[in-house]
Amino acid sequence: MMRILVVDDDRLVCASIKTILEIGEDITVVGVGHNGKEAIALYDRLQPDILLMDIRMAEMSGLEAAEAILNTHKQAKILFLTTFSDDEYIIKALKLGAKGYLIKQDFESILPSLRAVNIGQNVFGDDIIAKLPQLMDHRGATDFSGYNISDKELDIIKRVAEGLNNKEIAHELYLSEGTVRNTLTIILEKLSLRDRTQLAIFYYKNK
Amino acid sequence: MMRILVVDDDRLVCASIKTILEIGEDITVVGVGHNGKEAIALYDRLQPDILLMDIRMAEMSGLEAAEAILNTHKQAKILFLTTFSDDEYIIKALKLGAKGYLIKQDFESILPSLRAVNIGQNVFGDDIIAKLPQLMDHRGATDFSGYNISDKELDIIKRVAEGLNNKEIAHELYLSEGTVRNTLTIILEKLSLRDRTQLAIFYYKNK
DNA sequence: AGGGAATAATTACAAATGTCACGGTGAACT
DNA sequence: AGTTCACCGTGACATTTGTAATTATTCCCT
Repeated sequence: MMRILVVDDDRLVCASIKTILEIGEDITVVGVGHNGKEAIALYDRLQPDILLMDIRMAEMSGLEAAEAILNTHKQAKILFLTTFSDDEYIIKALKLGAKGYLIKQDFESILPSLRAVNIGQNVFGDDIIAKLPQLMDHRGATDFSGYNISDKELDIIKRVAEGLNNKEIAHELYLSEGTVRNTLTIILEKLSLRDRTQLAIFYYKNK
Repeated sequence: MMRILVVDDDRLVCASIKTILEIGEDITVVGVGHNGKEAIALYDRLQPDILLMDIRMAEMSGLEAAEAILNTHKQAKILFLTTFSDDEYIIKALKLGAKGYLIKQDFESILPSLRAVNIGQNVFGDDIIAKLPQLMDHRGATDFSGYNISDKELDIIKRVAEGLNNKEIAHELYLSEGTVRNTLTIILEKLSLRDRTQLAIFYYKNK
């Protein structure tokens, strides 16, 4: 028996989803919540197999709640429900470790998707798959947190990653070439790399 | 009733999959093939709801077959079966428009995944989702067509893109360091680049 | 057998790169 | 004022890198 927790702002949506879900005899909706905080509390208490949750909610968003829950329950299976596919949230949801992304209106797909998720798969709509390449491309700046990289150092890193040599970088940043070289040495030390080529590679791999 | 076409090199695998599938009363295996060519022919003739196909096959690979089929039947739902998740193929499969990627050994997940795909979802295992960001980075091997790059040159390019220096590359390829340098000069000339760092960047940007 | 053509090595040289130790700011703190 | 500290620059050095000219080797060709 699959135990599902449903969380959505809109009580009407909760009700209709509950109805749809319980068409499957192997499914029980063990709880219903209406914002992120409730989601966290209910998840802790009920330990459902799957959490079906809206992304946009007052009080606390689905993303925040998901993050909190996955912090405690690393294996949690969380499926997001949304009225439309919202680019910005999708990548975050994926990074967080969500198991999928469903469109509320698409009633038919909810049940089969849940079953697929239940046995360990991830489920995404066509629209999202189509957008994936762009989304991944669009990925934010390289993450240097944890390496203690200063702003100036970052300026240099970016230019190394553009293929500039030290003279060009010095000129662009109004520094002497020597300073650029020294700073680069510091950067390589901080990132445990050997040369500018490895730095450029690091830059493109970490995003 | 879902009509499935199964294509796999290994007859034993075909048989066991067929058995598993027909546990679901709403599923029929309408045909079985053993290589890419058969897949194309059978698909044309049977017009199944879903094509479940191995990626690696003698004669003609699953990828080639999928490409051909999707050319004619743009809406075709194709699911790849594989014994392990093979990075190189995954991105190609995604680009092609495959609906998912299943692990053969994971019997349980096959049936629910099929149903999810049938109603229009895409299904992927956890391992693949985890790798997605890198895969997108990595999408396809860098395209050097039009630049007239030889195999040996490509070997060197790949290693430059891994951050190796000339000595290391020479050692890995059983060449002298001088030869590596000379070849690198040729490569840079061909690609109109200035140094190895720009080459590494080029490598990661063009894919 | 002799004449390319392709591939690998060697050599030499100039330029870029990475590393270090050191000196000179100037701002901030007490 | 004195001190610390972060920042920029310089000079010197070893290494790596990129380029070019030249030679050796092999294979192919007719």
